Amino acid sequence: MKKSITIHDIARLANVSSATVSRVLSNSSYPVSPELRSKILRIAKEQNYVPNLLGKQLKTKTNKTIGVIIPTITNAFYSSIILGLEEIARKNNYSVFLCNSFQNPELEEMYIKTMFEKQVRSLAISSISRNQTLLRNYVEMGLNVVALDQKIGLDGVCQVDFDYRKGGYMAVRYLIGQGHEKIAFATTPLDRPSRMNIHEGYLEAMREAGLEPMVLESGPIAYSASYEFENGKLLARELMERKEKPTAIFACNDLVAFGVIHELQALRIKVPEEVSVMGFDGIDFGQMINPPLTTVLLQTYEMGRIACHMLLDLMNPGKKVEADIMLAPKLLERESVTTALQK
Amino acid sequence: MKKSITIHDIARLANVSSATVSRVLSNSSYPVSPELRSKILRIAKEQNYVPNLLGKQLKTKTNKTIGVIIPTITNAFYSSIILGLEEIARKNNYSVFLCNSFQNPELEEMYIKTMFEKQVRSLAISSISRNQTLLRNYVEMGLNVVALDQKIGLDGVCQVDFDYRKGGYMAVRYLIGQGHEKIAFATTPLDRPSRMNIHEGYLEAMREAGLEPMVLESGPIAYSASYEFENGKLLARELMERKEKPTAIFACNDLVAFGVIHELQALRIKVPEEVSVMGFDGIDFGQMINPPLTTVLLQTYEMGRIACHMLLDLMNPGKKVEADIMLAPKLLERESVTTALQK
DNA sequence: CTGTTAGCGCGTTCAG
DNA sequence: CTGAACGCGCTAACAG
Repeated sequence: MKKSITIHDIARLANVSSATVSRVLSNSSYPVSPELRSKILRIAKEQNYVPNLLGKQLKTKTNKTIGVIIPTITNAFYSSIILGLEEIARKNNYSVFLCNSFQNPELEEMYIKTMFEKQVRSLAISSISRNQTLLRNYVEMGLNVVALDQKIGLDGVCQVDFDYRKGGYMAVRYLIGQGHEKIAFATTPLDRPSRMNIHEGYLEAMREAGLEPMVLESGPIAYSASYEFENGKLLARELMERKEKPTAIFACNDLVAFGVIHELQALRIKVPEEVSVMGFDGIDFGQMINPPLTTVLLQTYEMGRIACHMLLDLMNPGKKVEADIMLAPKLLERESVTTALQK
Repeated sequence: MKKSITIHDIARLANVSSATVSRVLSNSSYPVSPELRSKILRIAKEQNYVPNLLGKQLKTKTNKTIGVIIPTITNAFYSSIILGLEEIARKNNYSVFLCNSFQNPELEEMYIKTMFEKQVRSLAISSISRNQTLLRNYVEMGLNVVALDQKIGLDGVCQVDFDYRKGGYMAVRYLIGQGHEKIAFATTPLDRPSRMNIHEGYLEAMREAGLEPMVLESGPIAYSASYEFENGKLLARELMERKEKPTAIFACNDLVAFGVIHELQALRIKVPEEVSVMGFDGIDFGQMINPPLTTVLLQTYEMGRIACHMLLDLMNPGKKVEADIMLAPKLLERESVTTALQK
């Protein structure tokens, strides 16, 4: 690494001590005469001075970066959260240190470790690991944590979550309102809290209406980019092969819904005229397919903003922080759902 | 920030000097007796020692993080590049410091500055700024730069690029091979090198075949998530209102193609039976729409890997680095293009 | 093999 | 208002 000029170089050039330079260049409240101040600023500019934040951080023990760990940025759900988080971070002069865990607990652990070593003391995480003790250790050592899109039952760990149960409930109520009775829930494995809660909401709404639940859960598949989509296709095919066919299919997320629609169309079944399809998440692509996807919108960007604010508050010892925020989903009416055919 | 234990604490507990502790804990090749070594390791573990990389970096003047600046991770094109880059970085014990510039030159500049202050000395960037002097300054101060998906005419700056001209040429050749003659090129503003090169390839193929070019360029619009999609719709409508209608529309990227298809279907024009549509980029979503999008595939993940390798080589003074790599595009045949109707 | 010393670049006492 | 001196956590050079 090329050597760059330091406050000492500037001090020498300005015939002052490095302390004075430090006071000027770091905007200290400490009084410095206007002449010296402007002289130092001029020389710093001339010399293209770039402060070394490592030295500063080492001294002040403050690190203005926020760590983020998510499964993968290729998922629009997560990348949108990050954009929101980054916006707030930037406005507060914080940087974002982003890591993709690829659903791999070991990678996740490795990244947390690296962050901590780099003195990052705040982390927003959508964890895949079930190992709470690991995170607990770091929290005890001073790590501020906000859990994204999940509950982590740890003291001092905040969380921003979506009300998945309510979202599932809303979706089914809407379908019922459109006259549907044979409403299937097509889902990838019910092993994550989010999907389990949507499932509960589905069951509740069905039970309330006195309807028979129709749940189809896919088996686990190796993780890949088009995993959800492929599963949606399989689920749709299987559902349409039943003797009791659904008139509406509620998918556990938009990607699965895309797969469902794709398969239905391949089977020459019209969406929504013959079968309505409802998604979940509200990613941008939903509006680009044909028909545009009716879905439940999760305000991910907002979640990112909130998570960042929480983290900022957490680092501010005086402030009280809301420890647990639940975001309400919204129904996004587009064109993949229509009223049920009257038999 | 809570104070954490340092090598001095461990040195005290083990009755040795901090130098010895450093030698053990940082895996120095320096010889240390096995007894002391194990004793130190044991105490470090007991005390939950976490090294402070800031101190280390300050001393060794090495920073194992790679900066990345791209317009936005919500664009699958970029997020895929990043995944590839991160893979290689991780395998070499480097971290990735990711920033979204949102097509905003000031943000971009701010991020470069921050990175440099944090002593990051390698940067992969898909720049939006036309201000070369800025980047040149940093390069002179020791920043290693790899340009992503664009040419930057600066000494010492490497680049990985796609052969857009060839991609455009291939796409049109393919359409011509399917019997199309009225082939439109629908594009967002021709202000970026990538689009300009696709455009050139288009023109070249048309000229070669003795066909009349039919280029429609959209006006600039404020940046938003669905900017490309909306433009695709507008472009398609405008093209289909002409007296001389195209039988195939070649879009400058997949998102625009989605908009084109969407609008055509809204106009009750069958794709591909009446009008074929060809995309560019090969993002995953292309397979999820109906009909699946025929497009030109850009191997973004690979680009990320290559960029990271370049950066790594750049930091290795001994190594010769390939300064300019051009990745060849591939035609991805799906179902949105078919043979032209014979009149 | 081990310890002592001297910084890396910066901010912060404490005297003047 | 200014400067000398010290230390943040770590490693490298040198001495033993």
